[in-house]
Amino acid sequence: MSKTDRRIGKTQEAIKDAVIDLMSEKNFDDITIRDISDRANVSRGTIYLHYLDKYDLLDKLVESHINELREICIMGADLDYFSGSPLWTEYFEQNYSFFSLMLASKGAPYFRTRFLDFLIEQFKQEVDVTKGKNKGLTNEVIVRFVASAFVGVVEWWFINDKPIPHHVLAEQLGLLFERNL
Amino acid sequence: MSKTDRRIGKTQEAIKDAVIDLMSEKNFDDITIRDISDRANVSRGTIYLHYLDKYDLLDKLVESHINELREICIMGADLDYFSGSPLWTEYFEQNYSFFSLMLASKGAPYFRTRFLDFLIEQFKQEVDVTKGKNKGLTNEVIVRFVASAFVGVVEWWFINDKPIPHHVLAEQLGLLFERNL
DNA sequence: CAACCTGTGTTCACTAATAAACAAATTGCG
DNA sequence: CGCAATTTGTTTATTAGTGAACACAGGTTG
Repeated sequence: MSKTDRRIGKTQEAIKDAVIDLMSEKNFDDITIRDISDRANVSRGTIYLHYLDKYDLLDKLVESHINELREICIMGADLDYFSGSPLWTEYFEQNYSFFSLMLASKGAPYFRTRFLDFLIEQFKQEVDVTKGKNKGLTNEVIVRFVASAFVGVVEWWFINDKPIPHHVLAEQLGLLFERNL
Repeated sequence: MSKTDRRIGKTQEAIKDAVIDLMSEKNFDDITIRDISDRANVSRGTIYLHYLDKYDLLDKLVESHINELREICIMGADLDYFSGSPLWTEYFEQNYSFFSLMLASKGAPYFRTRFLDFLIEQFKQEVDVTKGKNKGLTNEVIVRFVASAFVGVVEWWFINDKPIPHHVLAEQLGLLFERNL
């Protein structure tokens, strides 16, 4: 685990922040590399040191958040749903601008699918259809059911601009998971 | 006027912000170079690329703001006091954390003197004791009078946490300048 | 007293970021 | 349409930032 040069982190952070910032102003396709480099206060060439093009940049941006969520899953692997849910909702809270942009705006259906796929991948390991409340159900049905429900609730939370505190959201999600998994 | 490498601006900005940030938490003498480099997210050695030591850093920080104010004086040279004052108060507003720290806290008498000296230097050129309302007065007296008054009002504004909007402050200062210069 | 820790200031080899130039592709306007 | 302007992606030499090591100066503790 070689510690990476702090310059890399700083410029990538600046670039990603710039993209999120710009996406709240105009359509992703209308954003130029120059827009991004200007906003990030970074040389245009520097962007190409890290990304192939702006689509690769968006990909990696999404990817990095999915990976963070995956980390959270690992951290909370042996917690129950009530203890684990706040980890999620805290992360949503901390990265509000990103998720809000990706879920609450009509322009980015791409992320929704990506997010749903990730959730399905996670839940697949959790569900047991051989015993308990879900005995007899099809694994794919219950997984899809819970994952879709989760995305729906999270979307609602962002679209309505955090109508309840994240820990309350976590609590209620914990209850619903308990009931269905 | 060769445009400087943007890296220089970014790291200097980060370092200066870090110092201001830290000074609001503890005494300047208790701040270490490592504190600064950590807070600024910069290598410790990088600080020495720009500054001799932390005292030089504080000096240059103060100096840079005085120079900005000097620029503002030049810009507003042919404006009357009512048009020129907002330039000042806007700058105060924009750099609130710095001036508030330097004027509103007891710990930094150094800047007050520096600021007063600068104002005296500026006003000295403006005052005319050969004619008008100040005919017969001693140049040094009227200059000192107005400069001290200005510092006092600005201190009041910061100590009391911006009790009036900056443009209202500007308006009233304009009136007082008009009356005395 | 010695051993220890912390901060300072400097050096060094290495790496990432920079600005500028470039040809090629794309866009947009008259 | 055709021409101009802009954007893209790449390359280049140069520069700033990096982290690690170092000797040295206090200060603290046992």
